[in-house]
Amino acid sequence: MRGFNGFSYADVAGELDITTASLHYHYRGKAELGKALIDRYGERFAEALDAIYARPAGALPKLRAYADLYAGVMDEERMCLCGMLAAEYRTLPEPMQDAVVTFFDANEAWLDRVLREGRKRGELTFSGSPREVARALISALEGALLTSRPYADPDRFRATAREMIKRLASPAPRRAPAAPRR
Amino acid sequence: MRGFNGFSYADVAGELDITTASLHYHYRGKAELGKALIDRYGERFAEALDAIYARPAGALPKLRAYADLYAGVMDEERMCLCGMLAAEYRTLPEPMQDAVVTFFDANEAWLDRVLREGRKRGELTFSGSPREVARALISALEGALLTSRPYADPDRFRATAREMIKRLASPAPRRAPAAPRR
DNA sequence: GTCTATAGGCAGATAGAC
DNA sequence: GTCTATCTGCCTATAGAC
Repeated sequence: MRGFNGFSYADVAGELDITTASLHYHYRGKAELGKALIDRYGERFAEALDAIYARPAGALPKLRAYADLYAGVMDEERMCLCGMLAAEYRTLPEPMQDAVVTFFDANEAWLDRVLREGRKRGELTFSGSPREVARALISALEGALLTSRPYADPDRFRATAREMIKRLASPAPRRAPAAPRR
Repeated sequence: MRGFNGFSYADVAGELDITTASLHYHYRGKAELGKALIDRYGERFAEALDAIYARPAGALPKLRAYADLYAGVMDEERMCLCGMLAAEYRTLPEPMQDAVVTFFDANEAWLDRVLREGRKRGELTFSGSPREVARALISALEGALLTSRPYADPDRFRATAREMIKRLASPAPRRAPAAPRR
């Protein structure tokens, strides 16, 4: 993927072995085509999130599975579509901007739920609001995808992601936030 | 900033109130212009890092100052130049790709040093290698810039960054990794 | 150093035949 | 639905006068 400003109608048409005129029959313009691509991406991602949530597993395995989703994206396309589009957000037509925001909001809501439930059950320990932690986690994973892009090594992303999740939602090694003893 | 594919020679020339032909006198082509922009950005960033390192402060304040650098970038341009270019890395001419990598490597090296020294002096506590943590920190901050782009609120970035640094390099609240007592 | 003029290419988009 | 042909506009880049 090359971003909205980095791909052309001809690129997509060529991939489908049709002409740009034919592509125009299906999508009025580039903005509409772009929005459709985001929506499809968002739907697939949402399905994957549902599948993870349905598993009979704890919060921490779910978070790890969430990170693995990103790793899978990286293997296939080397970057999350919406992460890339966020970079050129200001140049996007409005319908595409809205679709990008929708994607991030959905991720945040899903993580918020997992984090909230995980803390309630005592599986996770973190200070601050679940929403803040959810945003931090999304930021960290998107950022890890972004910064590992220039480096061919996929392990670079995996190592960073592992580092993140360990710190963001580590199972409580201790109980009470008692006063430090020396 | 709109990225490499999102700005034109005419944009830059217009900003300088000259013509594109004049701009060509100074920079042979768009690739050379782009590389010069990255280099200038990298130099300024490096100067800021030197200034932070020279301060008579501990590792943690230095890390906070590092995060503030990103916050400053966000206020001015809403995105780190190299973070944005990393998203469209594959479409960049080679000299620009190299310049982007140089930027990230320099950041990593600086953080690695601060983290290493901070741990040695007992100011920071983290498991794993300083290099891994450095990468995680860069990822987190770049990602926070990226994902807060669609949301006008600058506090969104600040809150996420604070959340990160608290977790990434928190001063040890306790000493020994003793067995959990119940 | 900066300009006007212009080349040459590729972009997104449309008309109309099949 | 897909095609050919074509339009218009913007892009990077160059030539050559001042």
